[in-house]
Amino acid sequence: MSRASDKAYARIRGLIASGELAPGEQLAEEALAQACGVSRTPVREALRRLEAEQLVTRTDTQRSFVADWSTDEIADAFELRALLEGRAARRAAERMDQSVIIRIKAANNVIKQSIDDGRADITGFLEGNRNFHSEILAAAGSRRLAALLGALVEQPVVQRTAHHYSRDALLRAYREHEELLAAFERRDGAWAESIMTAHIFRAYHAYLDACRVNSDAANIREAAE
Amino acid sequence: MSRASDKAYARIRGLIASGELAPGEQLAEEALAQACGVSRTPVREALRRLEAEQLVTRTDTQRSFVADWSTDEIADAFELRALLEGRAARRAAERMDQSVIIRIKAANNVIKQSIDDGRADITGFLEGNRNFHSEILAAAGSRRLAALLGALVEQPVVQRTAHHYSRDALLRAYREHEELLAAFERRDGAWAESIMTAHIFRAYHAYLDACRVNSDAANIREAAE
DNA sequence: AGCACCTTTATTGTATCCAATTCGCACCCG
DNA sequence: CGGGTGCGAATTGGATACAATAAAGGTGCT
Repeated sequence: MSRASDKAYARIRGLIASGELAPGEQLAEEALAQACGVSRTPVREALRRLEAEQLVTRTDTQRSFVADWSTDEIADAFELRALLEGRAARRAAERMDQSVIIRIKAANNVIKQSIDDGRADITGFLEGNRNFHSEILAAAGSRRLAALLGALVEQPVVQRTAHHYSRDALLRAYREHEELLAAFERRDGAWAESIMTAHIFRAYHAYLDACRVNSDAANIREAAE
Repeated sequence: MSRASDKAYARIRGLIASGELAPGEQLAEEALAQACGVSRTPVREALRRLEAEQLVTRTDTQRSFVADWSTDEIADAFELRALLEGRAARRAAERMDQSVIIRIKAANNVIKQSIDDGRADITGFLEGNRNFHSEILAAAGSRRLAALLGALVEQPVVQRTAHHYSRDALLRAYREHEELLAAFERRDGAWAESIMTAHIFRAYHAYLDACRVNSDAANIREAAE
């Protein structure tokens, strides 16, 4: 990541994910260039990449803004992710060998430990989760599918609410991963696909729950003022 | 398309589609800039877009080459397209209104005329086909889905062999489109999805047939020399 | 002759400059 | 008072210059 354009990409993406750049906010190239410590050229390249991922939108007059995801669009993204990750799981089940299963198991064990470690370690959970899913995607052996899913996972909106997930929701995710492993060990593509699809839909509803808790908390804070 | 980067994108894409830039060939920015009559800056932008569509690949040292699609990757692209266009058809069926159906019908009539017009008018067919599918995609009402499919359709390899499609294959496509319209009129999403999925798979095999004819012809020419 | 290393050349990455658009705002006219 | 109009400021697009990096080729050594 020594290239300036990668630096700009990572930084801008981080600012969006953390919420420092709020949805709807304008992204002026010059200002971002200064924030990233590079010139406008790599910033422009980074913006185009983010635009392709739909984290940034552009008006008809070429101005860039932080994308503002409606609830519909979030539902949409989850639906597509369920479809594509389901397909990935099916393909993976049909072609994976034992060594992949071992690595996936390891990733899931990391998740288990993160949940057990006293106060739930969300960061550890997210990392284990990311590994778990990307191992499966790699095992699916389709560059194309990987490219499509890349733009779909790690939506900043979702990442931000992850910290409000209940311990119960995390545990359920872990158990569903175990189910998936069972399907993988039997090399049962159809089974794996259906578990994965359900897994993503459940994640969607866990996200909705976390949003509800989040906005309730905001309302209480508001009322206290 | 007055912007130079769009011009560069269209031109390079055209060169790849027509085969003037052969798979595996290196794409030097300076040379492309001259060929397009613009500077390197817009060429770079165009290359990144083409790279996102996987029409261009880059080595680990940042050199760009015309992507060389293996038969596996082509099969892969069709499979994903079948999955996603199927989903698009389902969504479209569930939400389209009468005006959309009328436009889709019009597109299919263009296809019919192209087939009937004496010697099959492939260009007209392709244009009608493109309209037909993009109307459905628009009716599906998912920006996300549209973005994913955008990178999947109009693969140059496939376009190039389109001229070898048999009249029979074109006619079958037309009839399948009529079937789709029936499903749309009944607002039957599941039906529409299954027809569309099958339609894409059939298109895949029509492509394979066209390839076979093509390579046979090449073999005959070779033998004659 | 084969191989390693260094020099040269080609290619890409970044910064900066200028031109072309677009936006915001004050002003004017109805 | 509302809406258009024009001007200045801000912002983006494109070209060019320069720096960094990778490929290619040649030279000398073993």
